[in-house]
Amino acid sequence: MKDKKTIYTIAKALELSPGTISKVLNQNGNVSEFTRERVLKYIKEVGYVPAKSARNLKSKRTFTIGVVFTEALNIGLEHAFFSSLLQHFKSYVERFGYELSFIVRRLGGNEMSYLEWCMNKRVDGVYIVTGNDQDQGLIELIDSHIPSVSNDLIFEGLHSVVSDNAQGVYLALDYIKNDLKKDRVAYISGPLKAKQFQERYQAYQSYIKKEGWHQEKSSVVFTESFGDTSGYRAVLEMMALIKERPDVIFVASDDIALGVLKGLRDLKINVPEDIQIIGFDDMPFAKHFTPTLTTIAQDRLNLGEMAAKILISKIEQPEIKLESLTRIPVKLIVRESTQQ
Amino acid sequence: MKDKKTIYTIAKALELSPGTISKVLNQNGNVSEFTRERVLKYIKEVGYVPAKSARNLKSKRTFTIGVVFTEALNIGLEHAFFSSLLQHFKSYVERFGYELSFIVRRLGGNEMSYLEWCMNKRVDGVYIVTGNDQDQGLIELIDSHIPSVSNDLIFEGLHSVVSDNAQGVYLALDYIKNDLKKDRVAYISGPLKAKQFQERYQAYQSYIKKEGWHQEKSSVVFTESFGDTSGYRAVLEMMALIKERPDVIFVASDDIALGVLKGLRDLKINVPEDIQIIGFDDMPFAKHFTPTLTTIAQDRLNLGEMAAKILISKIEQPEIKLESLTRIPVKLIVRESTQQ
DNA sequence: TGGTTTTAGGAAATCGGTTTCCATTTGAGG
DNA sequence: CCTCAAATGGAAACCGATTTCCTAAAACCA
Repeated sequence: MKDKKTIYTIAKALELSPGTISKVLNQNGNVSEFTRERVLKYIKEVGYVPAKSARNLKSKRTFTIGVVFTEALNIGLEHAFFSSLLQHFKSYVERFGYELSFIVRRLGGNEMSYLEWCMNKRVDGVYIVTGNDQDQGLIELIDSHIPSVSNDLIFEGLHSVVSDNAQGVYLALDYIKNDLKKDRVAYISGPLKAKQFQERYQAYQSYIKKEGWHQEKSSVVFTESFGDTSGYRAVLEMMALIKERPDVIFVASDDIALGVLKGLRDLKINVPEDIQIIGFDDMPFAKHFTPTLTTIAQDRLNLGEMAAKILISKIEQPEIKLESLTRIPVKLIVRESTQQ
Repeated sequence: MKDKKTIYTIAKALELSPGTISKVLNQNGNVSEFTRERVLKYIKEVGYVPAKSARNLKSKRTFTIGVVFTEALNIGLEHAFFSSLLQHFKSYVERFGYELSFIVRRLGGNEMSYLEWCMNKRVDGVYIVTGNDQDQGLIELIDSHIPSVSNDLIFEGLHSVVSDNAQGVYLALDYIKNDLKKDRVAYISGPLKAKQFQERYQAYQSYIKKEGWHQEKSSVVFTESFGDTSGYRAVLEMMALIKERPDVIFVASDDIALGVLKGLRDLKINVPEDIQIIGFDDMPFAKHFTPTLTTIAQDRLNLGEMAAKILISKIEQPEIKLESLTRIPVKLIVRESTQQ
């Protein structure tokens, strides 16, 4: 009844040794079916629950995965894309008995590095979903002996699972060419400091060149930042400077595309009648835009689960070597913004 | 250099006792300034980090707060409102040295109750942000000796921090009456099994009665569920059955309002020209709707932080008794959907 | 039936800190 | 110079599991 329930209490009550109780709990060791049942029954009866910290201490396994989460952008859990990855990752690892724990740098008074935190908690592995690859502490963590995986960073020595950005760009441009039958295309890119925008931009450039599509200077604009506000500014800038209005604007992320749509609305340019828009990411809200947004869908489920699978493999079978970069295919989702 | 760094290693190297090292680490006990510095310096040098599990074991404090997160709706982290609360809660408790840990019920093979999980992890407290108050396991948890707080459930014996829903409804209706100068109002409610929809609906009813506003039967419609799809259906149903088209529709949540807007668009009813719309919650995307949505804003920052503050107080000063229900004021945000 | 291999379960060390109690040293006061 | 109190730091028990090694009993096999 009262709180004093440990493996010793149980042992004493049943006239067994603590070790035996432990063996029952861990379903290993040699315990007769008879005592097994007896112990299990008694444990349930008195509502005993083992203390994880004791187990952790001795076994040096915590079944916990540390999460480095997009602190940089300071949007944390509120960013739908990352939250979604995290959710899928979480569900997957839970099936294997792992829990998630957010890495925190300034806990109470004292500041600690990612690595220190991980050593302190003795996490079994680390999942990185941050938007930022400039972080020195991150490099230290990745270089440590702790298994890690990322869903957005691409680094020497880090296992990454990322979308096939180039494929996405090709899908979009093929669609513009073959289905929309247009070739006056403009491109609004996010800041190139982010890897995914680099890859998309590169793919865009190489496609344009291959097709020999004409591009005047203002047909490509880079936003300063990631949100819809920068998209708004970017499209105003583009439309102010560009000589020949494009048929289609390809926007490197839905977040930014949101601002682009708003900008065009303010300019009284109709989508899709005057200009068609294609985004990238398929954020949950992309299907609620007005008009709903044609976009390249990232497979968030697969991204998250594959990352989880890889991390668990690294933890439990470190001897198996894996490819350090896994690409997840993307899909074109056609909606109103390209349906004239 | 090598991994074997414990309090004993440190002690030996400095010819001190483990106890002394511990005292330095915990900045309590009597240690001379001289040895303090010496220990700290050495620790930094060799990169020693204490093992949390050992500390947890002995001190029976984990500085961890368990989070019961909206498993019921199965949207988890992807739901912007809850994610946002969680984010604010998290930031607050981190300032006091606490971490968050998601309560998980089926870890690996075995299923466990909320309470068992909490006992297993020895969490210091529990934060409840779920949409579901029917959960038997939750009641068991709340009735336990573990300090808890919730941001949406209202329960005997549970400390809750929730928005002042009635105030929100009055704000909206006052605005309709005094500023929009309308009185043909319709109401679309979420399912009454959710507490917040109950409160909003009650407030609505009492206001309508007090003002003597006419309400035909179809002026109030209940959705089946929480999302935009149910809003879409609800507004089609309403417009099909209602005799006198309302001037304003007050929708009990932005999620649902999103579907309402879409429904009206499909019916070729213009917002705000033909009908004006007011939502509730101020979800992040409410300002991206077309038209942008007038709504009652819940103060998510305050909700999350107040919950955090209360929980920490319960953990650290259990002798202080607190009010079991804290209401957080809401605000009216006027946007395009009510600007004719 | 004697010898051997399993099997069941116990004893005790261990994980790495925390904390209480104690002994020694230092300092203050008279 | 002596007494008493405060400041330092050590010894050791403890938190609650896990795990290795070991013994005794049971099962197996000719």
